[in-house]
Amino acid sequence: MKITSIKGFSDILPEEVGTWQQVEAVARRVFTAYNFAEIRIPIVEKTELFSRSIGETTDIVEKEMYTFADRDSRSADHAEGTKLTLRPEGTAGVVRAYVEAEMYKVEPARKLYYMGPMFRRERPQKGRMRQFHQIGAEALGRGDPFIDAEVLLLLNDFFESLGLTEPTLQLNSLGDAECRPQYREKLLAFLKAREESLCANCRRRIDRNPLRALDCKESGCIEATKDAPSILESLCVNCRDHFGTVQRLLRETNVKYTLNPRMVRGLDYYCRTTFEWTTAQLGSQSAIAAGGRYDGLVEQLGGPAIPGVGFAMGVERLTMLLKMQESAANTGPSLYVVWVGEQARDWAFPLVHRLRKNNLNVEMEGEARSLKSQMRRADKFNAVSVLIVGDDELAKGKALLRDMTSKRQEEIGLDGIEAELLARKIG
RNA sequence: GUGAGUGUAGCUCAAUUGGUUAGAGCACUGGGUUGUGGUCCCAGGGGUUGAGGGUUCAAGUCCCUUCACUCACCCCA
Repeated sequence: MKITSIKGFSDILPEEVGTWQQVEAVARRVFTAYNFAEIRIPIVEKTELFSRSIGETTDIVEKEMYTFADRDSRSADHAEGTKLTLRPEGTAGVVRAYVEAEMYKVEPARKLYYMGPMFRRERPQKGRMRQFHQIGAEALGRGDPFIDAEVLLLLNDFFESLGLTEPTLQLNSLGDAECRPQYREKLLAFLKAREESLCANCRRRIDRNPLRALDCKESGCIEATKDAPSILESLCVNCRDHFGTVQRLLRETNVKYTLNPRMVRGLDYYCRTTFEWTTAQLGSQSAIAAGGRYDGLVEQLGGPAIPGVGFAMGVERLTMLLKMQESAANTGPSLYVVWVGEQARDWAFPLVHRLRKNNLNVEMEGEARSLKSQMRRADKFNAVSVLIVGDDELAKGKALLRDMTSKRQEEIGLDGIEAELLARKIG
């Protein structure tokens, strides 16, 4: 019985790793330009961190977390200890680290980014894995609308740098502690008046999180909430000013967006500006980046009252988009050394080693193959050039160097061949 | 968690109402007058038909069970 990987956990095979590295490299470059610094945090945290920050009634906390009991180190009988969870998202951990290291004491304003695996126990489908990867950023310590716009511009630059022009930005404001409760009451009253036409799911959570009903895809709920009060019309003065500035900055920098007052984020900690980049090309898992402002979160996790705004991107979804528009130009070895006869083989092996030590991508066969066979393989592996060495060449003191694209081939002296090959900067 | 669909060679797929030794293309390996790639020609290797059970003279094909994968709902990055 062969052992397989577990459901929803997949290998990223060498053929696709190039795309991943491209995404990561562009992300690092753009983050650095915006003065974000990388932070690396644990993959496992205490369960309480997530239940407190993400929200007890969210699907993530209610049924999607990988949670287990650690062993109690103080007792010898392996009694159950602290409950731990594989992180389902990155923001909670970053904020925890920010508070734990007391970063705010030196300077509250910190811009951080992270990348790595996250875990949610959902039914896998296209663009949705149980282990998936996010690249995210958090700007802590700033409540001004300019940082909201900065984060949105960063994302916009990132997509442009990757050559992704199709994804579109949806924008909303959820209000703050002053105006959201009022809106909530207004919406709740509206929903209660037509509760019987809502789906079971929405009725269940109408008191805990009435905003979700706006987001529901059930036709009954869509119909019932058609004339529901809009959050954007219920914002308090401060929130309206804040959101107005964010939009002005986007217009002035030519970032296209559409307002979506029904967009509700899945995590409880969001307030004010929220946003989501979606694509039509990935089926039903269409969000490739999403985030927003979370002004109460730092305090909620035991820190001082410090605002924050951030986002996360789904790397699997990004790489899927890239692969759809790319004709992968995979480059093979710079030099493929073809040998005929054992003498030539033993001469070539140390040469290959010395070239590799000089960072040249070089390949050669170990087993005897015909010249034709080796040439076929050099072609298959996409070698840029081929060095042919046989007993004849050894006797003459000259090898053949063939350029695989121009098909030109020339003799090259064996004396000082290593320096000669390196000087030519093959590949 | 719910629903639908699909499992035959590394990949994409064939195989008559159940009927000989399960085929093809691509890929792979070798060869095409002694040592030159992509095109072409020839040959070869590769399968417990996802797994287990049942019906039958006979199962890739019918029935049951099970597993895996896929997509959608849900949820979300």
